[in-house]
Amino acid sequence: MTFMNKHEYLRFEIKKMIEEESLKPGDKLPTELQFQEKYDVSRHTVRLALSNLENEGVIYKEQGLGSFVSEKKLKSKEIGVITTYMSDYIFPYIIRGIEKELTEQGYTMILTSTDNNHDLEKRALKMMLDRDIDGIIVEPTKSALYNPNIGEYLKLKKRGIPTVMINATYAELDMPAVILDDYNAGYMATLELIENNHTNIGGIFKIDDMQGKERLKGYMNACYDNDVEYNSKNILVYETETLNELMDQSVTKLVTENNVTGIVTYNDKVANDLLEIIWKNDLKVPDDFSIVSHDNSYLSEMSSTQLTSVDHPKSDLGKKAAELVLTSVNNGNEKIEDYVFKPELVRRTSVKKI
Amino acid sequence: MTFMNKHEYLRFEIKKMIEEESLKPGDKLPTELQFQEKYDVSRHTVRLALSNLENEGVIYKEQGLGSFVSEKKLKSKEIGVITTYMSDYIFPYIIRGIEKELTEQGYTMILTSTDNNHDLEKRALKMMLDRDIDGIIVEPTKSALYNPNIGEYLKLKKRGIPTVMINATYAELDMPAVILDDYNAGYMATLELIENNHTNIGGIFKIDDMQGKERLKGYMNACYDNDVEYNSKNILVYETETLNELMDQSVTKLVTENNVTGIVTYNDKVANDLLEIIWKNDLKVPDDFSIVSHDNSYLSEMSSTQLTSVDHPKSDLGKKAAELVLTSVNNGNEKIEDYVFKPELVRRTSVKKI
DNA sequence: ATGGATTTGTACGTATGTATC
DNA sequence: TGATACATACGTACAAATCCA
Repeated sequence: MTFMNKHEYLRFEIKKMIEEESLKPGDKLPTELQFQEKYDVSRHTVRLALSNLENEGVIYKEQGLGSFVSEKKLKSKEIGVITTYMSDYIFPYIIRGIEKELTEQGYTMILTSTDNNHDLEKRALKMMLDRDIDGIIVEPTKSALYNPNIGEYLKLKKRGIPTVMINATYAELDMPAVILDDYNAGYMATLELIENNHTNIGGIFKIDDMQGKERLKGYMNACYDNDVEYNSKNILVYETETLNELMDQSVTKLVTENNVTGIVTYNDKVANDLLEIIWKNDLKVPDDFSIVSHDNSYLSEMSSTQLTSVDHPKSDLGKKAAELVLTSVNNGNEKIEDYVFKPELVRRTSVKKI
Repeated sequence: MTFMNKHEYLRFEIKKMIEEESLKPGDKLPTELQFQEKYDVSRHTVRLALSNLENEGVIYKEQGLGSFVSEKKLKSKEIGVITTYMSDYIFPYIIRGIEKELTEQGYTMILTSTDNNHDLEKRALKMMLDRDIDGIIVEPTKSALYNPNIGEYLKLKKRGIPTVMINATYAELDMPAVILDDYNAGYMATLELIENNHTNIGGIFKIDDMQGKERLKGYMNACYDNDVEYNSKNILVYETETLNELMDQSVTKLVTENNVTGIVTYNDKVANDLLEIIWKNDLKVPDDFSIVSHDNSYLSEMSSTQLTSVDHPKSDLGKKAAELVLTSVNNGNEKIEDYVFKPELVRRTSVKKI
């Protein structure tokens, strides 16, 4: 333990004793002199360690009596939740999954969202750091891009606040995550078209988050593994801010000029936009185009063409994330392991065998 | 000042300087050496005084730079939000409206929902009372029924916590509310059918919340005012738990046996269920039935028959509720006035003139 | 009720390490 | 690189609170 100061080491040792319950609330700690002798440090050092523990609320001291372990301070018991969106699409279900689990375990949820905007993400993270939250669940904003808020995330880590990412992680941060296996989701979606004899397959993917990048990677590998050529002209990518213009221009072109018969979309929202454009050009699904989408949201059942879509665990994902955070909170901020949901394809009527 | 320790005296002096604003947030304090010389104490004493101030949060220190007066961090305040549902229908939009306004004004949102269940509502209210929330926005659970949690609501009132109800209020409680004028919404919906020459008009209403009761009242008065007979056989009512069985049985009967040509529904969800049943009986909208619904949710545009529906302010309602709570919080918990949104009809293709 | 032992609190001195500019 | 400022850590002495014989 050479990397630790003497007083930090001592503080660490004492905390360990308390956590391992060889010292229980109300118990008297060894005297300063005893610590001095046992750890071969000066009284000053012992006092510094104890004083820090007192400030943390772990112990209290009484002159003439000694130092004692504090009663377990009631935790404020709040978990922060930061998502990109709150009211749209599958997000309400994810949030509800989180909230239900938190409430059942007696925690409260502080919820805020970032609109997938880095400035708002910074504000959200600062807000969470200002409060003394016990844990946090974050859906990264634009997870595939460089994140200017790394500093705030590192502060969370430094403070030892149990953190779980959902849907994606930042490559440059080593944070536990609860995610869907998006690579295999994209692979599976593409394979569905290939197995229905489609050989000219387009794709529309979002590429400022990891989900989109992974799904795209799955798409590419599925093509490669099955000797389906992929033409870069048929792959359209967009970012949060450029979806609309992509839809207006490139997608119409993809539908009318290229010779694709199947299209894999990033999610059901894009798939529905795609449907509109296909219909506007007097074409039909699945007669003229087969579509496989992602997320299996309510949108996949809404339109007259019901979308074949790779399922997203939604509220189960939220529940799992909440479980992991709470386990860590309850067990002395122990390390959290990643959890990966396996993708499953839900077949509907948007794919035709050719 | 003989009654004070040296370090306490020094701490007192520094605090006084900050309170008198000769030292402002962000300002650099004199160095330890300067304090030592000015107050003729040892460095240890200076450090003790500063260390205590740091623990109080009054100052912070940076190695190599100096000590500084902290920014006044008023811990961001929290507003509790209790809704019946969280992930479905128009609720995400209401919640998002609330959250956006709260965040913009630097507040945090504690969110929980009741599933329209009194026990969960009690738990939610207790949770909010346990925390020291600064204000609360509540959507009443089963607002038309007697509420067993009146006690908790009265505690909120007694503590002077600014409270705003949304969507409905409890008759037995005098609480400010932000609502839609549901009576006129129901009236307006019914009038739309009457003006399209429908004379045999059915209705499906939820009656365990005030919205439903008011909309039903509007329906009745619209009929009365326009000399349209209303036949109690054509009015179907349900509660949270009985919707499904109502749909299975009575609604099929309403559609197939009675001679109604138009139907007013409590909301778009029921309207969509109704559409399913109509189609299952090989009937069509608006050819065989005209429907006017409430809430103008995404559901009213989703199905092939686009629903004429009375608009619900959704996120605007949430925003308004948040504004009112925050105004009260910021102005010493001053009394909050009700706010009533006027209903507006959004015409689509589910009504036919006969 | 008192004095001595124990334990923490206050206060001083000194030296060296480390971060910042 | 040196100067400055806080951090760590050793030492000593005495004060104040508590407990118990």
